[in-house]
Amino acid sequence: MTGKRTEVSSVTEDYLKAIYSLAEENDQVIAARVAEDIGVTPSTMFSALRRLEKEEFVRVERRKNIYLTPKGREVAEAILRRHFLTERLLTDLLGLDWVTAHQEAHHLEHAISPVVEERLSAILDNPSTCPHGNPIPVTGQPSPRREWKPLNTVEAGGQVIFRCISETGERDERLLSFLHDHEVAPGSKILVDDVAPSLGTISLIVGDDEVVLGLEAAKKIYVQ
Amino acid sequence: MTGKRTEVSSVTEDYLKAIYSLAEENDQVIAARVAEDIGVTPSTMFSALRRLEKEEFVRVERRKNIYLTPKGREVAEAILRRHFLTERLLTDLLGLDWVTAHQEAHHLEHAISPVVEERLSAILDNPSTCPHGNPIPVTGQPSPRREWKPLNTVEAGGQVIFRCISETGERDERLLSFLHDHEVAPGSKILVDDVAPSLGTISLIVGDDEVVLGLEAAKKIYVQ
DNA sequence: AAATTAGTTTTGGTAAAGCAAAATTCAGGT
DNA sequence: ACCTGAATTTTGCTTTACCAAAACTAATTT
Repeated sequence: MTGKRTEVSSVTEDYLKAIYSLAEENDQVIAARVAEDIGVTPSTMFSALRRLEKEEFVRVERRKNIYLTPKGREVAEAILRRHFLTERLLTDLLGLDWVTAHQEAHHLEHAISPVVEERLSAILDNPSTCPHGNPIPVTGQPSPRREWKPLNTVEAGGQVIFRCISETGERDERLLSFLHDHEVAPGSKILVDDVAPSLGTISLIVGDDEVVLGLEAAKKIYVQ
Repeated sequence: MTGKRTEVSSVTEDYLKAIYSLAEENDQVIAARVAEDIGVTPSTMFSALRRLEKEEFVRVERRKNIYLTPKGREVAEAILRRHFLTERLLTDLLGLDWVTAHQEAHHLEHAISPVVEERLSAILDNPSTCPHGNPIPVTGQPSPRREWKPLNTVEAGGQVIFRCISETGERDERLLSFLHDHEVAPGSKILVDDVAPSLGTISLIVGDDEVVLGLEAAKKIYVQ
């Protein structure tokens, strides 16, 4: 089912994961975005892309949009699933916090084999989300696609429930720490107090706290 | 205390670990042994050795013996500690068996950071051995050096207790599976029934089973 | 002492990842 | 239509990590 054991390098996994995550939030993915996400120079990105293309993980359109092939998507989902399960291991079993768990999972995920993944999932009682609320992709296709919307699209006065920080949002360590400090977690009730597009900020009331976020950051937070 | 963060590659960790483990069982370590242990060709071993020497992890004597420097030993002990803790995670928390745990730990150990190592050790109640009985090296120097002896040195009629399979023994998957199948584990009572140096075998009685091992394999089993 | 065998070095490749700096192409804005 | 800034591509070079095959060295046997 899961296809050939082509032995994918951890670097390749990172590129595919980044492309997958970016595609979930933007309707077109270009090399420059992926490069800055991963933190490599344009030239490195370029040769990486050529490798990925040659091995049929991605296809690059003339309009330079990047798409995952089914093979590429399979790898991306697998590594994402391992990433989320690893985060759960780190928070639920080892007692690490949100922020650290994300960072550590980034290294550990590449060393999780199918066997360990299976045990991990079982022992954690087959969790459906990561600690940051992201749905864990299931081996089949039907992704529990979000009826959730980005926080930046909510109007002032809106009362919503925090669902998750997207994967790309997780990469922003300051945002993650900020939310952690203000005890915003999946399930938290949020009242949108004020939206100031000119300032590029959004003010929220969470519990007793008044919290001000940039709209860019708010885009990475999904609510319902 | 733990020194500089020189960012050691996982390959380097493997070389140092192998050298460390071989040194525990043989009184001289030469490149050819390490190479066959890790599974690389002589030329690869040679250039690796030059790298390790340049970075002061090892020293190579004119008699071509390889020694770890204090810096090298530190890295080796750290990776071994992580290896053993990871094995415990896999057996105790995730319920994997001896054999699989060893294989999987080989990949995971390189991705364990000091933070995770610490949490892991705490959650596992600071175990002093790996599932195969090997003492986990403690950060300080005083290694709980074995009063244990290799099984091949025990005479016929000897009644001993199984303590551990050495790290190099763990790498022999067939030996590990064999012991697993015969329910030989740390603490098992072993009666040495017969030693046949000419045949190169040693016969044991474990529980109800009669077990025959090669003397080479027996050398990797430590008893008391 | 010569021959065999086991180790070590040298030589000459390869592929994956990465970088910098320059060249080129593309997409908008006025 | 032109210019600018963003993106892509090319060129050239680095390090790590591996391999094969040949050359050399040391250690043992006969």
